[in-house]
Amino acid sequence: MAGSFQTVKGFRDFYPEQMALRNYLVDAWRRVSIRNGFVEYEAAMLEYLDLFRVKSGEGIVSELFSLVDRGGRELAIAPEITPSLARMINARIGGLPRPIKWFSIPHVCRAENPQKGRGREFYQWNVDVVGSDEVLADAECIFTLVDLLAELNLSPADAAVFLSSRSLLAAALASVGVANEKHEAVLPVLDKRDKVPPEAFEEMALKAGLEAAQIDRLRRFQDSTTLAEAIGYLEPTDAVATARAALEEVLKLLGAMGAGDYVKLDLHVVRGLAYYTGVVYEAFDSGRALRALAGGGRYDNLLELLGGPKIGATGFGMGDIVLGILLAEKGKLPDFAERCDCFIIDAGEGMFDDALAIVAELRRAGLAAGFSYKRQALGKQLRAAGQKGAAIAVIVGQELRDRGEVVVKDMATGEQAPVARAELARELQSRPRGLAR
RNA sequence: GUGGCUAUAGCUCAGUUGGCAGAGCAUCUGGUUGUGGUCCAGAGGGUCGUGGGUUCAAAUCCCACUAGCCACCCCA
Repeated sequence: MAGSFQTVKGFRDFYPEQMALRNYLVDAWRRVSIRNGFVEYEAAMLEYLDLFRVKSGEGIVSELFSLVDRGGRELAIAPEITPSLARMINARIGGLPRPIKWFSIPHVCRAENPQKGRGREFYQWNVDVVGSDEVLADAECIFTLVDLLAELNLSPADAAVFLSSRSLLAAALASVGVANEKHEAVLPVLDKRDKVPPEAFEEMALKAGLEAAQIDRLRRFQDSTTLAEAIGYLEPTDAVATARAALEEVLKLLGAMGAGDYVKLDLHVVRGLAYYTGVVYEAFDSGRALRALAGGGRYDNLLELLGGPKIGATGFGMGDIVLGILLAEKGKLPDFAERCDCFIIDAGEGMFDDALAIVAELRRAGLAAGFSYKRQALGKQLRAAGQKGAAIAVIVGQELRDRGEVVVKDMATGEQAPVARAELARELQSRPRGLAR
């Protein structure tokens, strides 16, 4: 590596080719959000450290970048947008029509150790519905996530959303006799169910206070592939019935929206975060080779926790890093070559001023028109046009002087024909633009 | 934050028991004035991640640091 400076650990530079990928993802996120009825917001990137302490506990402080400013304020670069979203909505809760459907694409920072699919900085698409307790809101968020997968040409065989429910997990624990105060210790163990060997799971579960019979039932419950089978391992309590109905309703709604192929029940999904209260889900690549593509769920207590009213909310986040890796590995990325609709070539002494005038005119007409900085042979300029990926070359030569015409050459087919100078812009606008390749 | 592996040209990588820094691709220049994308010729480009140490001599051996990958922790 030349030079003394490297990028800071976990941070990325975006050279034009990486920038093209990022814009491709961000454009898709924004496009899908808008057509699903979400409006965009952006929160301040620096927040009071206490905002994250209140939401996530003191332990969060070591996981984020914080600083003390010259006024002695404890600040943090936002590691996620949800607390800021709650802050912004709480501030205007009285005046916002509900449901509040907002999305954002913040650049967030987390002080974690980097590895594949995880840096210390990333862009995270966030989609949330606030102010609705209905599972319809959960279903609409999940549909939006599925819509994005499809928008990026990821089929159900490439990636899918795995659906679970915190309320069902809580009801399940209660129904097999796990006391409420043990839930906080047990949930992380269930989260590990398919991530550790069976013996390790057993050991962790015993340590969390479960009995052997409970572990066995919960294991079967989690491993169930249908909701009916899962419920069969539980006692028929009201809480179980209510949670089951909610989850069934979400699946039914997604089926009605044609997203059923992308959504699968998976009771191994728990989510680490304590604040989830209802439906939870994660999106993964089909091979499960990568980290989660997205994760989310219902969080009905967060706004109240941050000083607002008790108001229901649900949503998810999706980072740019894992998504970019998956699309690249699946060969689902388009060619990010720069756009060059046409390339203007001066052929002959003294024609450059005319060529430049044409470049300027075509650019004003909205075409991406290129030209060579060097006055060189026609062949060299054609090669430059080819390297730029120009669909069309315009040759400005003697026929302009003789008959007021230029030669328009299709770079893909090699066909060329004279076009009147005055008709050139209109002629090129009528042709397909972009790459000739 | 902890541990393991790794770091040579813009990219992918060779470089033997320590003995003159290399290839392919990419880039640039030329092949003399109107036809490209697969042609020829030439050139530039590296304090071998950074800083120390051992040695007559270090890309090569040793130490520390930095960064990347992997496994933990965590996963908002």
